[in-house]
Amino acid sequence: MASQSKEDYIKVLYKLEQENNIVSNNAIAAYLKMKPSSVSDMLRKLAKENYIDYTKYKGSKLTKMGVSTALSIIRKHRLWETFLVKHLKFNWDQVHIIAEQLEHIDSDQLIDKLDHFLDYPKSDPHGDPIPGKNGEIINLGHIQLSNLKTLETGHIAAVKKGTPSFLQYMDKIGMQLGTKIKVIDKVDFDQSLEIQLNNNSIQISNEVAKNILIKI
Amino acid sequence: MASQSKEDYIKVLYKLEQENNIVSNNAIAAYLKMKPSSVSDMLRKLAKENYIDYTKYKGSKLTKMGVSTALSIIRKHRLWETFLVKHLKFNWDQVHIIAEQLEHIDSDQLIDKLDHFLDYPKSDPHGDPIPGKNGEIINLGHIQLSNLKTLETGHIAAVKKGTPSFLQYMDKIGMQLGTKIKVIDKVDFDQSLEIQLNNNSIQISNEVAKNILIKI
DNA sequence: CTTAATTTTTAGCCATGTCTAAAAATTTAT
DNA sequence: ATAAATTTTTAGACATGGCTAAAAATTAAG
Repeated sequence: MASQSKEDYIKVLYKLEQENNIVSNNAIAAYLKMKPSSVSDMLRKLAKENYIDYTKYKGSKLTKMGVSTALSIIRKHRLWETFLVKHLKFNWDQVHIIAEQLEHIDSDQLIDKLDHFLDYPKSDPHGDPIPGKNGEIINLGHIQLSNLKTLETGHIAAVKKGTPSFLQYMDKIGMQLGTKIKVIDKVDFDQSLEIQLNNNSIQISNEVAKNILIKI
Repeated sequence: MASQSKEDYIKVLYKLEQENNIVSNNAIAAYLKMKPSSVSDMLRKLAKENYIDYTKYKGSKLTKMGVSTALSIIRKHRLWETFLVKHLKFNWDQVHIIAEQLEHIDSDQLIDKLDHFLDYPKSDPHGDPIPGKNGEIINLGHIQLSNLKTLETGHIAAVKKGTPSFLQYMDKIGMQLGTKIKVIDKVDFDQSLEIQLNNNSIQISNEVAKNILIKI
């Protein structure tokens, strides 16, 4: 088992690889709020333990083993978030920090039983898919709300970056997972949208629309 | 918040104080499987942070703050054990190790909500009392089975030292929390007992009888 | 294509929490 | 009451995972 600290790096590596096949030390440092020198040190260790392929001055990329480690951490994180919201009645904007601690608990049996208890959920409270035991990850076919055409409808399926403040904003304007949305108009000038939800018509910025994922 | 390591020391201090008002470094070292020198170092730190009163060469004792820290860790440990057995369907001999990890998760809100979810349990799967939010601990009036008189009856209420192997032994002979027991005979020679449970009569050693706590 | 800016690495320091080996204090036994 | 045994402390080492400051490599700009 990798240390808590190493698990944090592996998780960030996975996240940043989604956007940028090869990940720079600087990006990791910024994300983890650490100094690049610390990142440099740690990457050398992760490379030695075969979690990443690392070329000095070039960047790093998770190995097969690194990816499967990352997926197992993400699986734990999302299962715990599901437990916290569904059973302990946390709001969806409160669970991330707690799940960041719980995800490091080391017991396969615990996760198996938690998964069973939760009845094998496929996605977490923010709509993100929960990787399976063997790392299988289901593509849920989500598209950004900003990509819907005028008059198209869909349902809110997930949130791209579920920061507490964004989730609180969603609560305020009445957006939940599952809420039906229709695009009434798209404003050319700033790409903001007029949408219909819960029988109201509201305006949202393009910024917001890009962060909401829709299932048609 | 104290580090994980410090929390482990505080927990052991609390445990050993039950038997021995003032706790020797050696006892701690033996319990934690560490060297006395390491214990010595750590106790100096705990004393500086006011968790213990520590007199060199004499031993240590938790301060008020130390006791309340210990009780909060024990509370978390026992609530998690309850969750693991009641909801995740772990057997009672499997939960200790996992709870030792979970007890270090730091979130008061999490514990409040877990407590609520579990419906405010008063004791854990081994019959040990669960300290309240403010450290109140209920005396459940348990006595050792070995102290029952011949022909007295009672119900199994708790296990004194719930090691996995002892709990497995109890499972094997059909002892659970709540099981009714009648003392049929006490053998003078070795203080072993003949007891009736589940309509069988069986023999148990004094060693075993001392480890089972009864509610009359 | 050479200089400037940026990124990455190295070198050396620090805190935490463990260890071994040896010294010091305390307790037990004769 | 002294010697022997035991317990505790100290001193110094090491691994982990951070940091700062400065050097080296890479990338961007003129």
